[in-house]
Amino acid sequence: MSEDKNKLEHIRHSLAHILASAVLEMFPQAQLGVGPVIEHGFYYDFLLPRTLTPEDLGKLEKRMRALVKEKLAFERMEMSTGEAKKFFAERKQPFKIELIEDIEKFGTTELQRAEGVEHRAANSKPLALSSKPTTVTLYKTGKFIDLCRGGHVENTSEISADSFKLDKISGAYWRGDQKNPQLQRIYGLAFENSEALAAHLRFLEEVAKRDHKKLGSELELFMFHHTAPGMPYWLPKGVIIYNELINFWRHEHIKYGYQEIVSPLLNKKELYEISGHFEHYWQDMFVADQGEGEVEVEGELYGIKAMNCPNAMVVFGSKGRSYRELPLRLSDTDMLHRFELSGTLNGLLRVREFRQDDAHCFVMEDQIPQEYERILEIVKRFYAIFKLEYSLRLGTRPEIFMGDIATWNKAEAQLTRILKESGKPYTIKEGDGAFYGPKVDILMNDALGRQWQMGTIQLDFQQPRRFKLEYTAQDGSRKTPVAIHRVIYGSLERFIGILIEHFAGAFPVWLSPVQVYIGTVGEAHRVGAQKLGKQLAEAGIRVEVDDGADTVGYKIRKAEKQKIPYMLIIGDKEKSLQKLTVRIRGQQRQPVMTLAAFVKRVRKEIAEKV
RNA sequence: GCCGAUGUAGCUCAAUGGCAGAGCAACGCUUUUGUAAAGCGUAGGUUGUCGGUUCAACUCCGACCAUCGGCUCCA
Repeated sequence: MSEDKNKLEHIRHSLAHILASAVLEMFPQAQLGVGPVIEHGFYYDFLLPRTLTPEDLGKLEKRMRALVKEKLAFERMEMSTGEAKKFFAERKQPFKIELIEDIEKFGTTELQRAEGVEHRAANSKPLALSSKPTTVTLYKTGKFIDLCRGGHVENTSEISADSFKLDKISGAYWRGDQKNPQLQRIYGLAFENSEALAAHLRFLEEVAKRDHKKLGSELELFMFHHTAPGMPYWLPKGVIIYNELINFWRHEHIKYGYQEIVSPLLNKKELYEISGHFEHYWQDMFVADQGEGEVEVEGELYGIKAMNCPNAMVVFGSKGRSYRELPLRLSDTDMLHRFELSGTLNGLLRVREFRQDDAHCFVMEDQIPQEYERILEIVKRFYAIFKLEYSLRLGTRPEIFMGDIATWNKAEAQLTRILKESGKPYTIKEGDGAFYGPKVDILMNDALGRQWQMGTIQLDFQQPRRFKLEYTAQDGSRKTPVAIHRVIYGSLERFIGILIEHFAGAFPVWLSPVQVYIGTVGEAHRVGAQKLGKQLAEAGIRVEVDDGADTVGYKIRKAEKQKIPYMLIIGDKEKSLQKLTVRIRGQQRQPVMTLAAFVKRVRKEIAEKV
């Protein structure tokens, strides 16, 4: 870690202490949780006698500035764990006592991370320590003393009083567990100086301009209605992008030997009982409701599909299969519905209705590595087209799973080997696999830097067995295939959301809903503009002709705001020269070229997807 | 689902208990314009929904719905 970064972390960590100190002054009975450093600042969790208001934040911020200006030293203290527990018991800080007990037992208070591997809280194991710690450190700033491992500035004089800002309040469960009490979390932004803080605030303003929800409505790509929360309406321009992505996907997957199927959106619960989803997923599915209370159609319970795999299994099992057919790759893009919690919905990034660019590859066991390689090759090709950065993450056996541990271990070992051999860096998230098998996820960030799971490649030994799928092997024996579930985009909805933010709405030509805008100068140019529009449309280019009475400046403004890649203004000059003046998005220079040259250029860009 | 914030015309926002307004967009008329906003006019509202308080509610209170930021979850 560099000196500067270290210093910044110390500033942020120190400010968390100052915040806690200010909160304790305001609420002497406040119980303190934890207050770590985060990407652009810090937070601290509190159990308070009443709900904080935005006004409280202002007051706390003011008090923090005053404390910082008092030039308080951070004094290190050491106590035995017993003394420390007594100390915090006297001060009625049960959360701190819990942390000390963790230190005694595990040597750490951290639940999320151990040895570079992410753990789910419930899954984390005590560290095997040769010697358990018997003392803990505390830090004193002014009157405030907190349990802390350290990493502060020496004195608050090292912090500039205008380099931080209390940002927002939210709820957070103690130790990240829904069963625990919910604390109030105060987030703060903090930097070395006021300029860096101002720069970050400007950055956030820029980020807000890329927000796919804002651009989606400005560019008329999609919308929502309160009667369908989490279920997007795709508008004509958005459908163009949607279809371009699917067309490209179809075209590529035919080349890779995939066959597309379409299957029912509604199946009896029996199907999900076989697949295991009834037991593991039914509460997250929408079910068909006919009549009161019970959800049934003619006495049968139906579920709207939340995943395609059970029906892919049905198709595989619909006839006798031979080893010669394997790998058998069945793809589909049917609409899926998942009952996501209302508080988690977020524009296109988290919806209740979506399509996955799904496929299920049925393979023999020894074909797994090569099929995985083939899929990773598709991933690489797709993400390169969009110039998107992604990372891979292995998800291992969850707490609740199907099948036997030996099969799981074998599958996880296989995936680990494939990932290592791929050469692409990856992380591991323990317990994050699907209930039927381990998985490799493709992760990407949105404009705010939040990480989202996009594609996923999941290994499944369970469902083929449960559906009693088999193929005839070369030796005439019956064998169960292995299924690989995989999506490349992930969901089209989420992918388009990320794409909008990635391109800030300025899509490459092949995805642009309108590729060429034609605007007339005057009345005399209408016929020519219409003719030109027709010629471009016939060349397979999406074109919009605007021959209205508005000024040229206004027409250009309209097209610019729609982020259309090419603009052609047609006037006397173009008429007499028989050439086009081409205004290119994001460029100053306006080259003059013949219609043929322009068409060639645009068609090349569409074909090459640049 | 939990915590918090927000919800006024298609969009961006005014109006703090006393007649709901502006700019842009839309529509009409005039203008036919040379590379990011021509002029004038018209229309547009049960202020998210339902209930309560009040002589009077966009404004105060309650419930619900939706959206946003977190938490938990997750493609």
